[in-house]
This record gives sequence, structure tokens and C-alpha cells, in this order.
Amino acid sequence: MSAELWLQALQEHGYRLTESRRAVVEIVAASSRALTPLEVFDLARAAHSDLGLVTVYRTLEKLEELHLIQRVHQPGGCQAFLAASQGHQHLLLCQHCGQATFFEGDNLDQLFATIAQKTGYVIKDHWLQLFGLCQNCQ
Amino acid sequence: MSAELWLQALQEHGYRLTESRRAVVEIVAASSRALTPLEVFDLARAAHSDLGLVTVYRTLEKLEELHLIQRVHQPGGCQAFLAASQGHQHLLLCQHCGQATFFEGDNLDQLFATIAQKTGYVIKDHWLQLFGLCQNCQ
DNA sequence: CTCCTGATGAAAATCGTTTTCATTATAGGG
DNA sequence: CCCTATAATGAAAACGATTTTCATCAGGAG
Ligand SMILES: [Mn+2]
Ligand SMILES: [Mn+2]
Ligand SMILES: [Zn+2]
Ligand SMILES: [Zn+2]
Repeated sequence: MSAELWLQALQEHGYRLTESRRAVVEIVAASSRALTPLEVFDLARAAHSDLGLVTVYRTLEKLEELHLIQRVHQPGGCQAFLAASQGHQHLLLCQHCGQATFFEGDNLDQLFATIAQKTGYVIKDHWLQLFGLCQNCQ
Repeated sequence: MSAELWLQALQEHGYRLTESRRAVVEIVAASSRALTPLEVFDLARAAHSDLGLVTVYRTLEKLEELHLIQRVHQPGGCQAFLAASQGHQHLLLCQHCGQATFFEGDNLDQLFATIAQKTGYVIKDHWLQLFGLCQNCQ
């Protein structure tokens, strides 16, 4: 599981390994859907009942700094976090259960060239996100 | 300008035409970049000094209901609004000045078919947004 | 084991947004 | 053109999420 790797990464960057951090990391690393700070709090308290919501925020902040998690933007809100993609990948989200799946292999260079020419912009970056129904939810 | 059309649309949906609404609509309709409620408030107060921030929120809410404006998600935040695209278009944003330009003609069907096959998802919708530098900001 | 310092949780502060409410002003009917 | 019903307004209070403050605790180097 990536939880151990995340804890190791935190440690390597000079952060201490605490019970609270373990509980938060365990939950976020194991989730296949994006979780809000409050959801993480509720789930992590099962393992560590005197966890504070503040610590959830602080831990998520550090995990994001280290690029271990990323914020997920959705029609319903933009406060949820998910284990980060490795390399250049995009998200596919189930509209029913939230299941998140990364994919790669989009080749949009031709599109970018056309748009750049038509608009005069220099294209530097892009966001692509797909929404649908996962196998379980169809 | 689209401001007149927006005011007309509001009226047709049973909303009254007020000074406050005019001031808000004028600013948002004329902007080529996405504006936050507070930015709209500051700009619109030039024309209508006793405008309340609450009315900015309420007017934006109605304009969004009528699909005249849309929320714009950006790395720095997701509270800004922009005149809505007509039809299926995507956004191109200048990372320096915020200038927003819509484009169309993306053909991602092939990609969606591949992803659907690989993942088992049924693809229902997609978000695509490009970031770069506009002609003035290069 | 001890000590230093980073980390913690409770509480308070803060920020953006929404609700409440008394007052004002739009728009339709006389 | 004036009246009136009621939608709309802005100030203030309430609210929910996030951040800051601070006294206390605990990780881990020595
Ligand atoms: Mn890509
Ligand atoms: Mn498209
Ligand atoms: Zn699903
Ligand atoms: Zn620009």
C-alpha cells in the first residue's frame, strides 16, 4: 500500500511520524475516491478517536506539498483530495459512486496546435477530466 | 453588448430590472476574464455606489440559473464567473492576465472510446480547459 | 532516559457566503 | 399618472469551512 511510502516520504522531509498522521495517511492512501477533509476526519477517527480536524487539514496540506495527493475539482465542489497521479495522467470519475480512475495516452497536441494558431495563445498546460459511470454503477 | 440581452432574459423570467442588477450585469457581461463576487462588487460600485455585496451574490445566482454565466475553475480558486459559452465549447485562459477565450472543435470521441474500453466506464461528460499566454502577455 | 522541538487538539479568529428582516422601489392595474 | 402588492434591497447576524493561536504533549536524536 502507498500509505507506508507516504509516511516514509513525510519522514524524509523532516516531518515526524505521529499517530494522527498515520491515521489520516492510511485513510487517504486507501481510498479510491476523492475525500473531503471532513470525510477523512470521520473515517480516520475510527482508528484514532482523539484525532482533531485541524490535524487533518495540516496533514493534507503537507501531503499536497509533497505531491502525494492532489485536489479534485467536481461540479459539486473542489475541496476533495485523492492520491496523486504518477506522471501525466487525467482523471475519470464515476458520477454515481465517485470512484476515481487515472488514464493516460491522450494526445491533444494536434488540437493544441490548431487552437494556438486560431487564437494566438501559447498553450502551456491543460486540464482534462472525464465523467461517467463505472462498471459497478451502470 | 450582451448586458441588454441578459437584462431582458431576467425580465422575461419574472425578475425585476433594478439599478443594482443593471450595475452587476453590466460589469460581468463586459468582462473578458472571470470575476469573483468581490471583484464584481468593487467594479460595479463605481456605477452604483450603494450596491450591496449580497445583491452581487444574488444576481450571480440568477444569471447562473439562466445559464448566462458559468463558474470557472482555476488553480487559484473556483469562485469566479464568466459569460457562458454558447453551445459546446471549452475555455482557454491566460495565466498572466486571466483573459478567457472559448474554442470549439475538439474531437475527443476516439479518445473516449479507447478509455471506455480500457476502463469499463461509460463516459457521460468531460471537462477540458487550456492554460497559456494570450497575445498581449507573451 | 532526557530533552528539544515539532506536532497536537481546543478554542478563538477569520473568511467567504447565506439568511433574516425591516425598508425601498419596480411594475402592473386602475 | 397614481396606487398597491410584492419582489428586491442592504445592513446585520448567522453560518460553515478553514486558519491561527496557544498551552500541552510526544517523537526521536543523542
Ligand atoms: Mn494530457
Ligand atoms: Mn469537448
Ligand atoms: Zn461508480
Ligand atoms: Zn494575457
